Amino acid sequence: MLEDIPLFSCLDAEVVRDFEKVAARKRFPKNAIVFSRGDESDSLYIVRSGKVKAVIHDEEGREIVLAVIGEGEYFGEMGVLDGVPRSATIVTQEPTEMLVIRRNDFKKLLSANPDMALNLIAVVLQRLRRADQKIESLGLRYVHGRVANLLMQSAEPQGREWVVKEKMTHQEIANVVGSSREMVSKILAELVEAGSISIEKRQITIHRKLA
Amino acid sequence: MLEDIPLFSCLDAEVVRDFEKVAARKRFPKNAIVFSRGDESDSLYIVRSGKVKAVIHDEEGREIVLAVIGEGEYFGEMGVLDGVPRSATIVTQEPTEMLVIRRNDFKKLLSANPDMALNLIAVVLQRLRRADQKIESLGLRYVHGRVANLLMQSAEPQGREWVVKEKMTHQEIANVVGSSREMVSKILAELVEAGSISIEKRQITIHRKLA
DNA sequence: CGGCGTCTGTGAAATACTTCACAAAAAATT
DNA sequence: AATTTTTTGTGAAGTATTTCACAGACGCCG
Repeated sequence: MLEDIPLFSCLDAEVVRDFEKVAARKRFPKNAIVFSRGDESDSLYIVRSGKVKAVIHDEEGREIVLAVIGEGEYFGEMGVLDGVPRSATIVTQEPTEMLVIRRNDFKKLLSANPDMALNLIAVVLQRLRRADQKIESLGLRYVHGRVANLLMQSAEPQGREWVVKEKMTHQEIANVVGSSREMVSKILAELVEAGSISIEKRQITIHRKLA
Repeated sequence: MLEDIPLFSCLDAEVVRDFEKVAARKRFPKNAIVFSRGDESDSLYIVRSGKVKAVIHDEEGREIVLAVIGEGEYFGEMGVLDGVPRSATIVTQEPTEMLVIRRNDFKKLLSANPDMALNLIAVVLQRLRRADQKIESLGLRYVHGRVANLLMQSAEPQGREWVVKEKMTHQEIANVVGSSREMVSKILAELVEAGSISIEKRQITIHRKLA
């Protein structure tokens, strides 16, 4: 569900200016709640700098991370389009600056630019693909495979290896794959031991294709 | 990811006729493969009668069910819209009759009916919501919670109770929640024991809200 | 009705995972 | 650099889950 298709790539400069005209700039400190599950959906957010995560909580209050949203990506479009309340809580992982566009303004722009609808379909489809990938990964019985999958999915090719740009703590990984911090520690240690990956200053390099 | 928004609800009768004109009717027996992961995406399918499942396989060849698609629902629209190869394999769960529309015909219809694009967004958004729900459910650490969630998600209200219309074998449930058949048997037995649900001829009734 | 194949229930042993506890390492702050 | 905070590594004990094995129930078809 990480997003990287620029939402407005198909728009000409004039429209982009319209866009910035109606958008508000907002800053949040680290660990701030942008909105909570169940809130009314009235705005779309674009991350200008920083990083946020979409989370929910399990019955014991443990955090489950649905997605991490970084610079240039955006979130909150679902509710804005279909009016359903927020289904996840958004928390900043670091100080974050965002553009906020209110529902009505967005809809106005949308109807003024018919092309934008087609673009939106592509954007939402991409999200859906990521979500399906994630379901695929979470369907695996063993944490080992889920961690391997997560690493591959968040890695970018670099020569004949892959590098995970996103630096994550073991706890964060655990929250994504639905496991415990210690288990993740042990699995990563195993992977290093086996020579499959190496870790330097929390930067993971994958030497051979995992999973 | 089960789908229930009619794709063409916004279209007038004339368009629907156009639609049927270009669609082919196809029948498949039980357990037939409609298409496989990795295949080229060139058609959209609408289920007229019967039921199919979207599956992938884990490293040990075990089946992971991503979604079940029933009467009136459709699948394959993602690849048709963005041209990416099939990401899952589709297998019939019973004898199934479908309408098949080729990519070009569909795109022609789409550009002839601007409203349809907006409708498509709504459809894809709904799928995305379901996918997110599923991710939420799979993120749970214990199978017990995942089964409970699945039951609630596939149940429909009936008075002050809920009924799971979809009849599933324990093996099918296990493939969806990423667990073993025996574990599911034991959990269902517990839920019955606790008076939370009752099962009659594979039809599950939920007496009190689970999870 | 009888028989056959599929589905379910259940116990026991093996394995995967969580939780707890605490020490060491690394990163951030002063 | 010193201090504080956060993150990591690792064993041991307990819990959750898988796997295996097999018996019985159920559903379907002749």
